[in-house]
Amino acid sequence: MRWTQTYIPTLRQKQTEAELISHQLLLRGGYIRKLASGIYLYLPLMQRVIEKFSRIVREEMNRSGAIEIHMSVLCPAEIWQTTGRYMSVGKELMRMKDRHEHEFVMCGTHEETITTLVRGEIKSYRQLPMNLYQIQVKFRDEIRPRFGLMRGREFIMKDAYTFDATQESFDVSYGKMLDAYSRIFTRAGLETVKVESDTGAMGGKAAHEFMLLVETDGGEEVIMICDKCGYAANREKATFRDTVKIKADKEMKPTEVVDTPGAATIEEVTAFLKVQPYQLVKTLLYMADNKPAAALVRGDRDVNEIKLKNALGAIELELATPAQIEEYTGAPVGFAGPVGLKDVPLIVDPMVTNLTNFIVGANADQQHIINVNIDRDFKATKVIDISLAREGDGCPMCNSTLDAKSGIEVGNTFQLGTKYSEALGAKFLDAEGKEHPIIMGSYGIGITRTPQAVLEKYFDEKGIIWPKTIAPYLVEIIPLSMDNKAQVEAAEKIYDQLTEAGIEVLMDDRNERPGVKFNDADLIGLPIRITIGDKSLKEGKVEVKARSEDKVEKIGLDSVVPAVVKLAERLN
RNA sequence: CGGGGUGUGGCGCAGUCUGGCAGCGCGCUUGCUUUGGGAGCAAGAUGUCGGAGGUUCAAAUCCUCUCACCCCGACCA
Repeated sequence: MRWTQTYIPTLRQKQTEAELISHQLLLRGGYIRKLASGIYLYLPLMQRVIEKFSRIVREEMNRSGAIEIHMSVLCPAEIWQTTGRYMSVGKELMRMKDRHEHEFVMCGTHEETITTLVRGEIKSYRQLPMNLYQIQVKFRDEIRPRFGLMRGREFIMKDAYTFDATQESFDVSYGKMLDAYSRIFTRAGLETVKVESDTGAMGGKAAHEFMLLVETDGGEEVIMICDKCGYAANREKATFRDTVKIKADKEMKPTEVVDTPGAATIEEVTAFLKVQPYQLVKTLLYMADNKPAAALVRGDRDVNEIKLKNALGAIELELATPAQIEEYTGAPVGFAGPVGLKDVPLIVDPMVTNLTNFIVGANADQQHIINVNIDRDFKATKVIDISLAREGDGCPMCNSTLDAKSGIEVGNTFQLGTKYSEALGAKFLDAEGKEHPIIMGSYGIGITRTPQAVLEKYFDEKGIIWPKTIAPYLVEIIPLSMDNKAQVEAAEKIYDQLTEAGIEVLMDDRNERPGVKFNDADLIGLPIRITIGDKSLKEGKVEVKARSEDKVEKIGLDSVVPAVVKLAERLN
């Protein structure tokens, strides 16, 4: 391809709308343009990157036995109402009506659609297992789109769905997808970590995410990782081993209400009463689906709201407002406690149950209660892990400690169980003629977000450095002067040779100064650059250079193809 | 939805407080020169100052309403 024949609108200046380096590079490199908040247009270079990555995904999905189909973007709302997600997904589900006033949703994921597709056709265990996938546009009306393609509202996703008759069969299908995912990300030049994750609105039994660990600001999630045993989990999901040594008193002391003037926060109370944070129990009031609930964690810990939400079975969860706190506890913020709190369920973290004679808010202004003991002074509605893991906590699987790392999610896998098949009646007959719901799994890969995630890793101060597998072209040819006949002829010749050898080439045939071409070449980041200028051409040579290296090799005009092939082999 | 901010030529911005010719840099067009890391000179073109309404002799500037976008939070791949 020739630069003047395609459309690569590079920008010199930084774009204020982009915070992340990867987003900035895509805009400046002429890969994408924004149409509206969270909605992007893919320009020719981006289109090629998407095509490259999609091809890798297709090849590996096909290799694992999955079959490609294509489903609709729209789906009758009725099906989403049947599975309950019409309610549970909330406002991010884009809803609309057609001219007949029939309600539709724009799919952000296709469990409902595919289960509907399959339920009529799959009747026998003999037709299973099956794995269907598509690469398609998704729409999620995110509250706050940001980071370019990383959190757009419209994006492209590969989504696969497995159907199995038995749990054993499902485990095999799930394992195949995990393997395919590892191969896909490796081929795209990414080292990913597989972590345990929360299932969220997707439902089902268990889930994993494939995370790219990054050092830039691009991380959107925190991953807890154990170096020793390999335990890795999204922070939302992570469990941990408590390493604080608690001295338990032998006897329960009588409770006592004490005045704590001006001491509402943990810091203020511990300073005032001269105690350690872990001798306190925090009582946080939440509103779960508009009903109050109290979360009790040890004073030195924070609440993991995802764990709490799951413990409560709630769809919406948010901290109570100061007014609501006064309404339910009778005291201002900072003095809530479990003792005497009426009509509010108490969700208690197990770490609280190990404490004796601890301190809680008194549900009265400027007062706390000391020497409180669970079961004697209040009863837990439910004891369940609701603490947020943090760096330095003990690994739940071994005796080491957890590290916190920043990551970008590029893929996910969900063990759906029979949630969708039961709701929509996708059932099969086993060998004995008994009817069962199909066991399902669902597997996503962000087709547009992954290449941007790649850029959080592959760049330098001048621009992008694509891994060769997803670069829009492998080679960029730069004739330094378009007015120089010898240079142009040499460039055309090399262009033809490379093209004939099946190598993808972009030739910068613009009538621009060398500096402009070099800078744009560095910005758009093709792996190999061939410079054609008088200096080398006098010796019958051109200059071949990898974007990722400083070294320049002078190559004879007729040896360019093998030199490029050889260089490409060495590159990432 | 809550908090903060921004809308001025294709891009980046100044001008707004204190109303008085709509500007700067880059880019763009033409010509000449130049050509190994974002050229020089000369001549040009380009704006409903986000939109609507109001105040005023006069509004980018003041007032009211409204729309879009960005950042922080909640949500989320």
